[in-house]
Amino acid sequence: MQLMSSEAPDFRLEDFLPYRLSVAANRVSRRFADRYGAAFGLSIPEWRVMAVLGRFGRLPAREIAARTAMDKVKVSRAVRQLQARGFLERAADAADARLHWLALSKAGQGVHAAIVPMAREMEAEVVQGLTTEELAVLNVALGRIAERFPGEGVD
Amino acid sequence: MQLMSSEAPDFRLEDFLPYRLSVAANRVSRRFADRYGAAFGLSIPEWRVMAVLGRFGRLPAREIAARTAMDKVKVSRAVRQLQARGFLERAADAADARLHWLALSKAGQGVHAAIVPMAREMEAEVVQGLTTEELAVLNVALGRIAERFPGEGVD
DNA sequence: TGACATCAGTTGCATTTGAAACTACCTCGG
DNA sequence: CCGAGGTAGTTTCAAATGCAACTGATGTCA
Repeated sequence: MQLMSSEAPDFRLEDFLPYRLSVAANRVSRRFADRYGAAFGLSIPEWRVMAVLGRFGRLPAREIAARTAMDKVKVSRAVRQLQARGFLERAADAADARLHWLALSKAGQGVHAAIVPMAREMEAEVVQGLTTEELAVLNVALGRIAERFPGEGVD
Repeated sequence: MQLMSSEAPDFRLEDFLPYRLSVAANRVSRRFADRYGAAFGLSIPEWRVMAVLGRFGRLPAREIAARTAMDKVKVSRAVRQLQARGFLERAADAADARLHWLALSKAGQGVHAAIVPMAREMEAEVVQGLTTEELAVLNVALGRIAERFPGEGVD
């Protein structure tokens, strides 16, 4: 005699991997967004744009989208915002009038320089309590999962 | 002579754990939402409410919120929707007029019975390509991260 | 060429979200 | 009792999101 009509054992949401993954990721993202919002007035999309431009120098919006796992609409809006704040410079491509190269301005580079150490701190905080091996496995697992579940502009 | 003004090595977004976590989680969630949307017309919040009610029988909204990592607003809206579809029953508490106990209706139980196997399939899909040990480590890591980053209604 | 698919990027619009305000109710100290 | 403060749950409102439609430009293939 059991309450559940099903033959299957109870379904425990708290043990359900997609749920656990979602909760962990969203908590980290929330904290992350709070910190960057407070410190620099940057949203996560804006932060990602700055991050990839800091690394690659100049990219067209399409490339930013590909490298930040965001769709082009989100990139477009983040770029507009960053431009309004003077963190970005935009230059038309000589050969292809559809393309616009985006790069950090001087001011943007300054912000980028401040942003990166804070990111490393946050990462350290996430990683605390994990051994090196656990961290390695976590990274492998996340990579496999992301591969198995492709998506255009996700997040 | 280097391009980066900073002493630190390049910051690689694609290796940044909070980013990787976010991307993996969002891709899974998106697929999950698509499937449940297509199969049952359920959103993730609605799905979560059904899941915990299927397990615990009856709960007040506040408890649903606590057990699904959602805030009370999201729960309120999911409940309204599920009620409109006839999947939920709602009963006022005898002693405390603020409380309303929520439970799956007969129809809701039927849906729940269909929902759970599909969840297990999706979980299996996420887990494919991970060894048992890797899975165990992943779960530990996600638990530690979620602990280290508390949050009221997150996700 | 020139019609047509395709691409970069933006905008419009409907949906989702969440913080804060709000309603209704309960509790507890005096 | 009664009033201050707390809780359950809903509503309001502004912001974030995402799809689809759009603009303008390029590629392509007959």
